[in-house]
Amino acid sequence: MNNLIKYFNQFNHLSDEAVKAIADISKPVNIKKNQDLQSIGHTCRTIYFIKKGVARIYYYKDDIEITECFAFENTIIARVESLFTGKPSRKAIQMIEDSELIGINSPKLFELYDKFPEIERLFRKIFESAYVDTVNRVESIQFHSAEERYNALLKESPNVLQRVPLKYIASFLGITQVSLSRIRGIR
Amino acid sequence: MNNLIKYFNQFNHLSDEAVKAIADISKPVNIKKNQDLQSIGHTCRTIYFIKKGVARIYYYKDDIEITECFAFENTIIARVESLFTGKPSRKAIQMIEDSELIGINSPKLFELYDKFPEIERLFRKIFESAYVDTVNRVESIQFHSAEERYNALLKESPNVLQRVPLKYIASFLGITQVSLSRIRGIR
DNA sequence: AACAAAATTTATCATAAGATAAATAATCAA
DNA sequence: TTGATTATTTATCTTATGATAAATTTTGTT
Repeated sequence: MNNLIKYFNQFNHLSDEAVKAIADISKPVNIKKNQDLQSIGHTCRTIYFIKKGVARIYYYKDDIEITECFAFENTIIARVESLFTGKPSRKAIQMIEDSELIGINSPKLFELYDKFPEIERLFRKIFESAYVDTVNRVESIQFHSAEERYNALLKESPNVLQRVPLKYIASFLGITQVSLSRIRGIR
Repeated sequence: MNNLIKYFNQFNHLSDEAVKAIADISKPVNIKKNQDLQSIGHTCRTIYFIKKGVARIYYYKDDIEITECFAFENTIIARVESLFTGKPSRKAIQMIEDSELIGINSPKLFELYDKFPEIERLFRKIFESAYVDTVNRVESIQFHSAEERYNALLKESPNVLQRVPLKYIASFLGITQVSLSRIRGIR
């Protein structure tokens, strides 16, 4: 739980009791490379913290698989459009490497919000931050070329190429694998 | 304040004291058509509820003005990437029509969170919902054609064409005004 | 109403990315 | 290690959208 607490403290310091309460509704999850952590059609009831490994969220658009995002060590991942609405998700979470995670039961977490306003505040801040990232992502997709987005991704996650197949990177960037290959070929 | 309270109640019911506390840090704002409500370079310290009128958030990319989003009556609008980070915003909010708003002082609002967990919860839910909308927007921009996005906008906001100039709609859709005109011309 | 300014459309040409197919390279499993 | 599978690149042709310019329509102001 150590890194998880460190992660939490970046957003909001928690009392020992609050940490204990979260620990009580959390459990370790280990997943093999290329396995789905959560599947399409399933309602998100777990927020995962990645201790080790790389995750991606993906879905299908017209039978084509699209990668929505990646998540690396020491961050959390969840399909928020299901987590916050309670609706089944059209998306899945897959681990790209053998991974170790901590799963936090979200219905129980949301119950803790009543007793621990500091926990509610923590997750408010975590998701506000993720919201800001997503607002910035809209701008990036809409007004930067595929090549600019590729270079920005490399800058932001220099090891993404070592850890993530190009076909996933391509759809994350909003282009086909062939186009990505072309962009990469230029230099 | 009536419609504002109705809006709040969609997310979280507030006690009378909480409503009063918010009222105490709110004030009416009237803005003429085409005037900026908040300007570029200014840190967002107000969350606005739109009683009457249409707002848009815009910014410049390479000297070209880009509309990030629109907001209509009975919703709130704020430049969240500044509101949540405290950094000056590269974006502005402009009212497209003569408008009446309620401005809620956000530093004071955030102070209320300590005394009124119900207010913190309210805004947590409001922004969680906005976050989900933005996640869906990413998908829409990335994997639907400009024409699909135009039709989706018309479906979602049927009166947008009556109230918003096409040049703003074009950059919101991520295309030039000329391209939008071409798309519209097809039918 | 009449003019000026702004918004929208139309036209032409250029370009980034898509679709498809095929070649090559890398990875995995027996 | 070898063959099979999967990932990546290369090539060709097509298409949606961009850039620019000009025409037309709408809006705003005196």
